[in-house]
Amino acid sequence: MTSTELPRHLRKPLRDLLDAGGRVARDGSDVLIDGPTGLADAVRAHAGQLAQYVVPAVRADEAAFVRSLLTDAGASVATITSPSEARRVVTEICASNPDVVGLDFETEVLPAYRQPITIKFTKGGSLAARQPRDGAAGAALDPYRSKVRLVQAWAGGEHCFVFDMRMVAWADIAPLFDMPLAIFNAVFEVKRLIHEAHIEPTGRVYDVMTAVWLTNGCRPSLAEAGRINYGFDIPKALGASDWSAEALTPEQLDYAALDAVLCRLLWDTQQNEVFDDIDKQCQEVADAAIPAVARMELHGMPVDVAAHRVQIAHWHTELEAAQNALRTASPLRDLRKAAALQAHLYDVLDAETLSTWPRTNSGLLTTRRQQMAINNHLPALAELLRVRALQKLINSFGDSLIDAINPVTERLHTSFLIAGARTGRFAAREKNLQQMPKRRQAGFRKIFAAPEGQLVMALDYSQIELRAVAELISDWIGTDSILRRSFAAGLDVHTATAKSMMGKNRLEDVTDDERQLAKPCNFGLIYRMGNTTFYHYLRADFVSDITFEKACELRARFFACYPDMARWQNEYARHTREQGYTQTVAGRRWRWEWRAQNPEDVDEDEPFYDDTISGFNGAYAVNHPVQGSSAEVMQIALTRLDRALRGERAQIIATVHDEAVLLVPDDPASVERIGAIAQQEMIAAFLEVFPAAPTLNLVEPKVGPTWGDLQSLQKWLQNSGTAGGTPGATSEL
DNA sequence: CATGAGCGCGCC
DNA sequence: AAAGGGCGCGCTCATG
Ligand SMILES: Nc1ccn([C@H]2C[C@H](O)[C@@H](COP(=O)(O)OP(=O)(O)OP(=O)(O)O)O2)c(=O)n1
Ligand SMILES: [Mg+2]
Ligand SMILES: [Mg+2]
Repeated sequence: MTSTELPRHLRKPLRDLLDAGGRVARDGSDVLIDGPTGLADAVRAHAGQLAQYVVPAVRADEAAFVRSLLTDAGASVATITSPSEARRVVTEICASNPDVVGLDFETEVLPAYRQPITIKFTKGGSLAARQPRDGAAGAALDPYRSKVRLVQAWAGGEHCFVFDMRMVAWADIAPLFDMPLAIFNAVFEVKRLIHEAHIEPTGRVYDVMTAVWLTNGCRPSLAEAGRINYGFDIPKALGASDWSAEALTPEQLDYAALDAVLCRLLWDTQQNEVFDDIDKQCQEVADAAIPAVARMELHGMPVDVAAHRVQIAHWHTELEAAQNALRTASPLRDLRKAAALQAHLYDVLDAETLSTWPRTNSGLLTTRRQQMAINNHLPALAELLRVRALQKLINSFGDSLIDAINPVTERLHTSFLIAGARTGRFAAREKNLQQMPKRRQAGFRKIFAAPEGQLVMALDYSQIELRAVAELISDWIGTDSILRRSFAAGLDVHTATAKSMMGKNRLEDVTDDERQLAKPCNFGLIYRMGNTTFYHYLRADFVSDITFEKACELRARFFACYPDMARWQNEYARHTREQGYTQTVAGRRWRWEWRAQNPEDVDEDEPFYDDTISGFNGAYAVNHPVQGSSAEVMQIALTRLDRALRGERAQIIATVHDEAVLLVPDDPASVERIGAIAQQEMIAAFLEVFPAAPTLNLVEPKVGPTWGDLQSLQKWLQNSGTAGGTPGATSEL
């Protein structure tokens, strides 16, 4: 994608205007030009021509093409602008009992939030390829600052209906949402329905976007999906067009309708050509979570902006000191720059260390924290790590976090993508709430504070993937695995591993932090970490003075404790190599062909040539079913929590892979009741995936004033009984 | 100068 | 370092 050249006679005055601080914006189909009078007038002289570039529009041939696609699909566009007509056609659609209705919405920014969208140009006066989608332009995607203008629905009949929601009320078309629906990125539409129309779809909702991901291992846009599946070359210019115009153009209406048509076509292809029964089952689990996720996104995460500001100020102060220390330690080179740091390493490393120092993919010396921590006796490295850590916090969790807060709700509305990961885990974006600092920056999550009268409740599965692998091993060997027996006995395997690694005598001597550090050991070893990497991890983070021999011994001892796991790893991995894929309990597959290499690009003498070209990988083979089945547990858990808590004043506000975060009323009776329900649902979810699993200590509710300040529900109830208020609340002041 | 790959790093 | 896996995001630096 490159920037679009404007005609020469436009470029010059435009550049002058922009240099003088002027700006060009679009407001609907109008072009606004401001800046110093003379310069602005020079551009205004060409306003008509400029509009052709900056106002989204389709060319005549593209419009004709969209029309022809609709014709080929057998759908003519019928725009509905009256309530009575809307009721009539919706009744008709429902009476025809369609197998599915393709559905799509176009949204318009609410008048109160409508503002001109500034056009971005390059310094040379060309139109920038990437126009900003945040700020004013992003308002159209925000359910709190925009509303649905068009509802497009195609049930496979001769008309694709386009309802103009300025003239039609939600009540007029409500029965539509009792039909099975096929939607691309369904959470977006369902959010609108819940928030704006107070309607929740009662029929099956199919998300045709995540379905592509499930079977093709790629995640295209709707237009790309149309191209991949049917060779359609859909113009995308109108996606960002002005849906708030009084009268929409026929091209806009066609374009809008086409998306609904595409949704139904994709659904048909997926259900009838691509999916087998297992794919359908997987998709059903993921789709069931759509309403829960829609509500979760609408709720959003509350942020204590004042507390956050204090946190940032602290970081800046510390950074200042850390930078001074670094400058003292390395007066000549700025080690924050990779090249300078690498030069420094060449100076201070002995030949032996240098030759074994890990390299980046492009052959340079790595500068990653783990490697430098192992060598932090060398000059300036410890100082550098401190600077880097603070810089990271400031850059990733500083002002940018505040910028992401919604101006209407004053909360953080992260997007959660159901099965956004290959394994089926959620992905999160637009301030990824799943990566907020925790262990390394104790207390940061206190900025996520419940509003007055409410509390944060969090439920995180205990040792979830260890419990999952315990079940998979048991199924494979046909008898209770060692891990399953451990969990039935109430043991904590992370603690046990920490004890072993630290050479401690008693479990009680293992600290919380040591337990945290043992997690990567357990999961690393389960997912086929080698001796060297294991040794490096231990040295950098855990047991800094350990020898390689001792690390090898610890690793061997781990497998000696769990011989059935070693057997499962080898046998199951070999099995998936033959099978061509590895899969979760519900049947989500990771196909080796998705990472296969072209034989022509691989040297035949290369070791493990066969695996390289087939795409097989033993670590993926064992990780995918464990991580992925655990993700299915969480999908089910959210679905169940959302249903079970419907009668309560509780809101799900986030999920972090094996954790659900809620807001609940701040009174002991509610907390106790909601905690019990939530715990019960999460246990039930785990059992849906792993029916034979022990449930002792599986998940415990935690409560507190903030996400960073939680204690077990039991303790909280005791304290609230005596103190009569929220424990910890006073310490916040 | 705008763009994208590479890298590193936050979390689970 | 033939192997822990899964993400998203911010910065830098080479590329055109
Ligand atoms: N370095 C890590 C950390 C986590 N995980 C996976 C396995 C964990 O089971 C899961 C959830 O992470 P948690 O931090 O919740 O860890 P556990 O559930 O295992 O332990 P806890 O009992 O503390 O919740 O994520 C992983 O693969 N590698
Ligand atoms: Mg957990
Ligand atoms: Mg967790």
